[in-house]
Amino acid sequence: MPAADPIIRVFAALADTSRVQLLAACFDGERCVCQLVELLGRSNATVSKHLAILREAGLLDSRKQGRWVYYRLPDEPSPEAADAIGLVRRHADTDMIARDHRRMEQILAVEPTVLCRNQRAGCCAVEHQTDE
Amino acid sequence: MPAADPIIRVFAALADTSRVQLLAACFDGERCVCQLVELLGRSNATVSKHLAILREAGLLDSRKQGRWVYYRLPDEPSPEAADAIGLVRRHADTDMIARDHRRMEQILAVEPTVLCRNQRAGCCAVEHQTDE
DNA sequence: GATTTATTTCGTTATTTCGCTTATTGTTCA
DNA sequence: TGAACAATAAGCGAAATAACGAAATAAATC
Repeated sequence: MPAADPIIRVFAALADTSRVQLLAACFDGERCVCQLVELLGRSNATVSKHLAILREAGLLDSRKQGRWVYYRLPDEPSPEAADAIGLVRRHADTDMIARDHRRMEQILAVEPTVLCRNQRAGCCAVEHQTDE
Repeated sequence: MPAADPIIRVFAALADTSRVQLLAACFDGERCVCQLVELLGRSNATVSKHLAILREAGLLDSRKQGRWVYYRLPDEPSPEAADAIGLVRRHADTDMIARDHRRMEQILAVEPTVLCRNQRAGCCAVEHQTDE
Protein backbone atom coordinates (compact mmCIF):
# COMPACT_ATOMS: atom_id res chain seq x y z
CA MET A 1 0.00 0.00 0.00
CA PRO A 2 2.75 2.54 0.82
CA ALA A 3 4.00 2.41 -2.73
CA ALA A 4 6.80 4.92 -3.00
CA ASP A 5 6.41 5.44 -6.71
CA PRO A 6 3.16 7.08 -7.86
CA ILE A 7 3.07 4.91 -10.95
CA ILE A 8 3.17 1.76 -8.84
CA ARG A 9 0.26 3.11 -6.87
CA VAL A 10 -1.65 3.68 -10.09
CA PHE A 11 -0.94 0.16 -11.29
CA ALA A 12 -1.95 -1.33 -7.95
CA ALA A 13 -5.18 0.64 -7.99
CA LEU A 14 -6.05 -0.78 -11.39
CA ALA A 15 -5.02 -4.36 -10.63
CA ASP A 16 -8.55 -5.15 -9.46
CA THR A 17 -11.61 -5.79 -11.56
CA SER A 18 -13.99 -3.95 -9.25
CA ARG A 19 -11.87 -0.81 -9.37
CA VAL A 20 -11.57 -0.88 -13.14
CA GLN A 21 -15.36 -1.18 -13.23
CA LEU A 22 -15.69 1.81 -10.92
CA LEU A 23 -13.32 3.89 -13.01
CA ALA A 24 -15.05 2.96 -16.24
CA ALA A 25 -18.42 3.76 -14.70
CA CYS A 26 -17.27 7.36 -14.37
CA PHE A 27 -16.23 7.70 -17.99
CA ASP A 28 -19.56 9.26 -18.95
CA GLY A 29 -19.92 11.58 -15.98
CA GLU A 30 -19.82 11.75 -12.23
CA ARG A 31 -21.50 9.07 -10.16
CA CYS A 32 -22.86 9.01 -6.66
CA VAL A 33 -21.48 6.36 -4.30
CA CYS A 34 -24.91 4.81 -3.92
CA GLN A 35 -25.13 4.36 -7.67
CA LEU A 36 -21.76 2.63 -7.72
CA VAL A 37 -22.79 0.46 -4.78
CA GLU A 38 -25.79 -0.61 -6.82
CA LEU A 39 -23.62 -1.31 -9.85
CA LEU A 40 -21.15 -3.57 -8.07
CA GLY A 41 -23.68 -5.13 -5.73
CA ARG A 42 -21.28 -4.94 -2.80
CA SER A 43 -21.49 -3.27 0.57
CA ASN A 44 -21.16 0.49 0.61
CA ALA A 45 -18.13 0.22 2.88
CA THR A 46 -16.37 -2.01 0.38
CA VAL A 47 -17.19 0.27 -2.53
CA SER A 48 -16.17 3.31 -0.53
CA LYS A 49 -12.79 1.78 0.17
CA HIS A 50 -12.21 0.91 -3.46
CA LEU A 51 -13.07 4.47 -4.41
CA ALA A 52 -10.62 5.80 -1.82
CA ILE A 53 -7.85 3.73 -3.38
CA LEU A 54 -8.67 5.14 -6.81
CA ARG A 55 -8.77 8.66 -5.40
CA GLU A 56 -5.44 8.27 -3.60
CA ALA A 57 -3.90 7.05 -6.84
CA GLY A 58 -5.13 10.21 -8.54
CA LEU A 59 -7.51 8.34 -10.81
CA LEU A 60 -10.73 9.84 -9.43
CA ASP A 61 -11.78 13.03 -7.72
CA SER A 62 -14.64 13.32 -5.26
CA ARG A 63 -17.04 16.08 -4.51
CA LYS A 64 -19.47 16.29 -1.66
CA GLN A 65 -22.91 17.71 -2.29
CA GLY A 66 -25.32 17.51 0.57
CA ARG A 67 -25.40 13.94 1.84
CA TRP A 68 -24.05 12.49 -1.33
CA VAL A 69 -20.51 12.16 -2.57
CA TYR A 70 -19.92 12.17 -6.28
CA TYR A 71 -16.88 10.65 -7.94
CA ARG A 72 -15.60 11.69 -11.35
CA LEU A 73 -12.51 11.65 -13.52
CA PRO A 74 -10.06 14.30 -12.31
CA ASP A 75 -10.21 17.63 -14.08
CA GLU A 76 -6.45 18.00 -13.94
CA PRO A 77 -5.06 14.49 -13.65
CA SER A 78 -1.39 13.82 -13.08
CA PRO A 79 0.44 12.79 -16.26
CA GLU A 80 0.61 9.16 -15.19
CA ALA A 81 -3.06 9.12 -14.15
CA ALA A 82 -4.14 10.60 -17.47
CA ASP A 83 -2.05 8.05 -19.29
CA ALA A 84 -3.42 5.16 -17.25
CA ILE A 85 -7.01 6.28 -17.70
CA GLY A 86 -6.44 6.35 -21.44
CA LEU A 87 -5.03 2.84 -21.24
CA VAL A 88 -8.12 1.59 -19.47
CA ARG A 89 -10.33 3.35 -22.00
CA ARG A 90 -8.58 1.67 -24.88
CA HIS A 91 -8.05 -1.82 -23.55
CA ALA A 92 -10.33 -2.74 -20.66
CA ASP A 93 -12.75 -5.61 -21.15
CA THR A 94 -15.31 -4.31 -23.61
CA ASP A 95 -18.06 -6.76 -22.73
CA MET A 96 -17.92 -6.07 -19.03
CA ILE A 97 -17.95 -2.33 -19.52
CA ALA A 98 -20.82 -2.49 -21.97
CA ARG A 99 -22.79 -4.63 -19.54
CA ASP A 100 -22.07 -2.22 -16.70
CA HIS A 101 -23.03 0.67 -18.94
CA ARG A 102 -26.45 -0.81 -19.67
CA ARG A 103 -26.99 -1.50 -16.01
CA MET A 104 -25.90 2.01 -15.06
CA GLU A 105 -28.56 3.40 -17.38
CA GLN A 106 -31.18 1.54 -15.37
CA ILE A 107 -29.66 2.78 -12.15
CA LEU A 108 -29.60 6.37 -13.32
CA ALA A 109 -33.32 6.13 -13.99
CA VAL A 110 -33.94 5.70 -10.28
CA GLU A 111 -33.84 8.63 -7.87
CA PRO A 112 -30.74 8.41 -5.64
CA THR A 113 -33.09 8.82 -2.70
CA VAL A 114 -35.00 5.70 -3.67
CA LEU A 115 -31.75 3.91 -4.42
CA CYS A 116 -30.39 4.56 -0.95
CA ARG A 117 -33.64 3.67 0.78
CA ASN A 118 -33.80 0.31 -0.98
CA GLN A 119 -30.16 -0.40 -0.31
CA ARG A 120 -30.71 0.26 3.36
CA ALA A 121 -33.61 -2.14 3.28
CA GLY A 122 -31.23 -4.80 2.04
CA CYS A 123 -32.94 -5.41 -1.25
CA CYS A 124 -31.90 -4.63 -4.75
CA ALA A 125 -33.13 -1.25 -5.86
CA VAL A 126 -32.80 -2.07 -9.51
CA GLU A 127 -33.69 -5.40 -11.01
CA HIS A 128 -30.85 -7.31 -12.55
CA GLN A 129 -31.34 -8.07 -16.21
CA THR A 130 -31.42 -11.71 -17.22
CA ASP A 131 -28.96 -11.15 -20.01
CA GLU A 132 -29.90 -14.44 -21.64
CA MET B 1 -3.64 -14.89 -10.44
CA PRO B 2 -5.96 -16.13 -13.21
CA ALA B 3 -7.15 -12.62 -13.91
CA ALA B 4 -9.85 -12.92 -16.52
CA ASP B 5 -9.09 -9.63 -18.21
CA PRO B 6 -5.64 -9.35 -19.82
CA ILE B 7 -5.42 -5.69 -18.86
CA ILE B 8 -5.91 -6.55 -15.20
CA ARG B 9 -3.11 -9.06 -15.50
CA VAL B 10 -0.88 -6.37 -16.98
CA PHE B 11 -1.69 -3.95 -14.17
CA ALA B 12 -1.11 -6.60 -11.52
CA ALA B 13 2.23 -7.49 -13.09
CA LEU B 14 3.33 -3.86 -12.87
CA ALA B 15 2.01 -3.23 -9.36
CA ASP B 16 5.34 -4.29 -7.91
CA THR B 17 8.54 -2.31 -7.77
CA SER B 18 10.81 -5.27 -8.46
CA ARG B 19 8.92 -6.14 -11.62
CA VAL B 20 8.97 -2.57 -12.88
CA GLN B 21 12.72 -2.63 -12.29
CA LEU B 22 13.03 -5.86 -14.27
CA LEU B 23 10.99 -4.46 -17.14
CA ALA B 24 12.96 -1.23 -17.21
CA ALA B 25 16.21 -3.17 -17.13
CA CYS B 26 15.26 -4.64 -20.50
CA PHE B 27 14.58 -1.28 -22.15
CA ASP B 28 18.08 -1.13 -23.62
CA GLY B 29 18.31 -4.71 -24.74
CA GLU B 30 17.89 -8.27 -23.64
CA ARG B 31 19.21 -9.41 -20.30
CA CYS B 32 20.27 -12.74 -18.95
CA VAL B 33 18.51 -14.00 -15.81
CA CYS B 34 21.78 -14.05 -13.91
CA GLN B 35 22.29 -10.37 -14.72
CA LEU B 36 18.83 -9.55 -13.41
CA VAL B 37 19.44 -11.62 -10.29
CA GLU B 38 22.54 -9.53 -9.73
CA LEU B 39 20.61 -6.32 -10.27
CA LEU B 40 17.85 -7.07 -7.78
CA GLY B 41 20.05 -8.88 -5.30
CA ARG B 42 17.37 -11.50 -4.70
CA SER B 43 17.38 -15.26 -5.06
CA ASN B 44 17.22 -16.65 -8.55
CA ALA B 45 14.00 -18.44 -7.67
CA THR B 46 12.38 -15.13 -6.71
CA VAL B 47 13.62 -13.33 -9.81
CA SER B 48 12.57 -16.22 -12.01
CA LYS B 49 9.07 -16.06 -10.63
CA HIS B 50 8.81 -12.30 -11.16
CA LEU B 51 9.99 -12.76 -14.73
CA ALA B 52 7.38 -15.45 -15.29
CA ILE B 53 4.65 -13.07 -14.14
CA LEU B 54 5.88 -10.42 -16.57
CA ARG B 55 6.07 -12.97 -19.38
CA GLU B 56 2.57 -14.30 -18.69
CA ALA B 57 1.28 -10.74 -18.81
CA GLY B 58 2.85 -10.34 -22.23
CA LEU B 59 5.30 -7.70 -21.07
CA LEU B 60 8.46 -9.72 -21.71
CA ASP B 61 9.56 -12.49 -24.02
CA SER B 62 12.21 -15.05 -23.22
CA ARG B 63 14.71 -16.82 -25.38
CA LYS B 64 17.00 -19.63 -24.50
CA GLN B 65 20.52 -19.63 -25.83
CA GLY B 66 22.80 -22.31 -24.59
CA ARG B 67 22.58 -22.43 -20.81
CA TRP B 68 21.29 -18.94 -20.46
CA VAL B 69 17.82 -17.51 -20.79
CA TYR B 70 17.49 -14.00 -22.06
CA TYR B 71 14.51 -11.75 -21.45
CA ARG B 72 13.60 -8.85 -23.69
CA LEU B 73 10.70 -6.62 -24.64
CA PRO B 74 8.34 -8.54 -26.91
CA ASP B 75 8.87 -8.04 -30.63
CA GLU B 76 5.12 -8.08 -31.26
CA PRO B 77 3.49 -7.05 -28.00
CA SER B 78 -0.24 -7.12 -27.51
CA PRO B 79 -1.84 -3.68 -27.80
CA GLU B 80 -2.32 -3.39 -24.06
CA ALA B 81 1.22 -4.58 -23.35
CA ALA B 82 2.69 -2.07 -25.77
CA ASP B 83 0.61 0.67 -24.21
CA ALA B 84 1.62 -0.30 -20.69
CA ILE B 85 5.30 -0.51 -21.56
CA GLY B 86 5.08 3.00 -22.96
CA LEU B 87 3.44 4.14 -19.76
CA VAL B 88 6.27 2.72 -17.69
CA ARG B 89 8.80 4.32 -20.02
CA ARG B 90 7.21 7.73 -19.60
CA HIS B 91 6.34 7.73 -15.93
CA ALA B 92 8.32 5.22 -13.89
CA ASP B 93 10.60 6.52 -11.13
CA THR B 94 13.47 8.20 -12.96
CA ASP B 95 15.95 8.04 -10.10
CA MET B 96 15.50 4.36 -9.47
CA ILE B 97 15.82 3.49 -13.15
CA ALA B 98 18.90 5.65 -13.55
CA ARG B 99 20.48 3.99 -10.53
CA ASP B 100 19.65 0.55 -11.88
CA HIS B 101 21.01 1.59 -15.25
CA ARG B 102 24.36 2.54 -13.79
CA ARG B 103 24.52 -0.66 -11.86
CA MET B 104 23.58 -2.68 -14.93
CA GLU B 105 26.50 -1.18 -16.79
CA GLN B 106 28.80 -2.58 -14.12
CA ILE B 107 27.09 -5.94 -14.34
CA LEU B 108 27.36 -6.05 -18.11
CA ALA B 109 31.10 -5.53 -17.77
CA VAL B 110 31.35 -8.93 -16.07
CA GLU B 111 31.24 -12.13 -18.06
CA PRO B 112 27.94 -13.97 -17.38
CA THR B 113 30.05 -17.01 -16.62
CA VAL B 114 31.84 -15.20 -13.84
CA LEU B 115 28.58 -13.71 -12.66
CA CYS B 116 26.94 -17.10 -12.29
CA ARG B 117 29.97 -18.64 -10.62
CA ASN B 118 30.09 -15.91 -8.01
CA GLN B 119 26.35 -16.08 -7.45
CA ARG B 120 26.61 -19.80 -6.89
CA ALA B 121 29.38 -19.12 -4.37
CA GLY B 122 26.95 -16.91 -2.49
CA CYS B 123 28.90 -13.71 -2.80
CA CYS B 124 28.20 -10.57 -4.76
CA ALA B 125 29.73 -10.72 -8.18
CA VAL B 126 29.69 -6.98 -8.64
CA GLU B 127 30.53 -4.49 -5.93
CA HIS B 128 27.72 -2.20 -4.90
CA GLN B 129 28.50 1.42 -5.39
CA THR B 130 28.49 3.63 -2.35
CA ASP B 131 26.34 6.21 -4.09
CA GLU B 132 27.24 8.82 -1.53
C1' DG C 1 28.29 -38.96 -17.03
C1' DA C 2 29.10 -34.71 -14.50
C1' DT C 3 28.46 -29.74 -14.45
C1' DT C 4 25.92 -25.64 -15.19
C1' DT C 5 21.86 -22.38 -15.66
C1' DA C 6 17.20 -21.70 -15.10
C1' DT C 7 12.77 -23.18 -13.63
C1' DT C 8 9.61 -25.39 -10.63
C1' DT C 9 8.00 -27.19 -6.33
C1' DC C 10 7.54 -27.72 -1.24
C1' DG C 11 7.13 -25.87 3.24
C1' DT C 12 7.32 -22.00 6.10
C1' DT C 13 6.64 -17.22 7.57
C1' DA C 14 5.14 -12.58 6.98
C1' DT C 15 2.55 -9.30 4.65
C1' DT C 16 -1.22 -7.65 1.88
C1' DT C 17 -5.81 -7.66 0.06
C1' DC C 18 -10.83 -8.26 -0.03
C1' DG C 19 -15.10 -8.20 1.94
C1' DC C 20 -17.88 -8.02 5.82
C1' DT C 21 -19.84 -5.95 10.19
C1' DT C 22 -19.77 -2.36 13.33
C1' DA C 23 -18.66 2.33 14.87
C1' DT C 24 -17.99 7.24 13.62
C1' DT C 25 -18.30 11.57 11.02
C1' DG C 26 -20.79 15.13 9.01
C1' DT C 27 -25.11 16.51 6.76
C1' DT C 28 -30.13 17.13 6.29
C1' DC C 29 -34.56 17.46 7.95
C1' DA C 30 -38.43 16.96 11.28
C1' DT D 1 -32.23 19.96 19.27
C1' DG D 2 -32.44 15.48 17.96
C1' DA D 3 -33.40 11.77 14.68
C1' DA D 4 -32.37 9.95 10.21
C1' DC D 5 -29.11 9.39 6.66
C1' DA D 6 -24.94 8.84 3.32
C1' DA D 7 -20.31 8.02 3.41
C1' DT D 8 -16.18 6.76 5.54
C1' DA D 9 -13.14 4.70 9.09
C1' DA D 10 -11.90 0.91 12.04
C1' DG D 11 -11.50 -3.73 13.13
C1' DC D 12 -11.89 -8.62 12.00
C1' DG D 13 -11.31 -13.09 9.47
C1' DA D 14 -10.30 -15.50 5.24
C1' DA D 15 -7.72 -15.79 1.28
C1' DA D 16 -4.09 -14.48 -1.71
C1' DT D 17 0.64 -12.97 -2.30
C1' DA D 18 5.68 -12.59 -1.54
C1' DA D 19 9.91 -14.10 0.09
C1' DC D 20 13.14 -17.50 1.47
C1' DG D 21 15.83 -22.03 1.68
C1' DA D 22 16.12 -26.36 -0.04
C1' DA D 23 15.46 -29.76 -3.27
C1' DA D 24 13.97 -31.76 -7.66
C1' DT D 25 13.74 -31.19 -12.67
C1' DA D 26 14.99 -29.83 -17.44
C1' DA D 27 18.02 -28.75 -20.84
C1' DA D 28 22.50 -27.56 -22.52
C1' DT D 29 27.42 -28.03 -22.23
C1' DC D 30 31.78 -30.03 -21.14
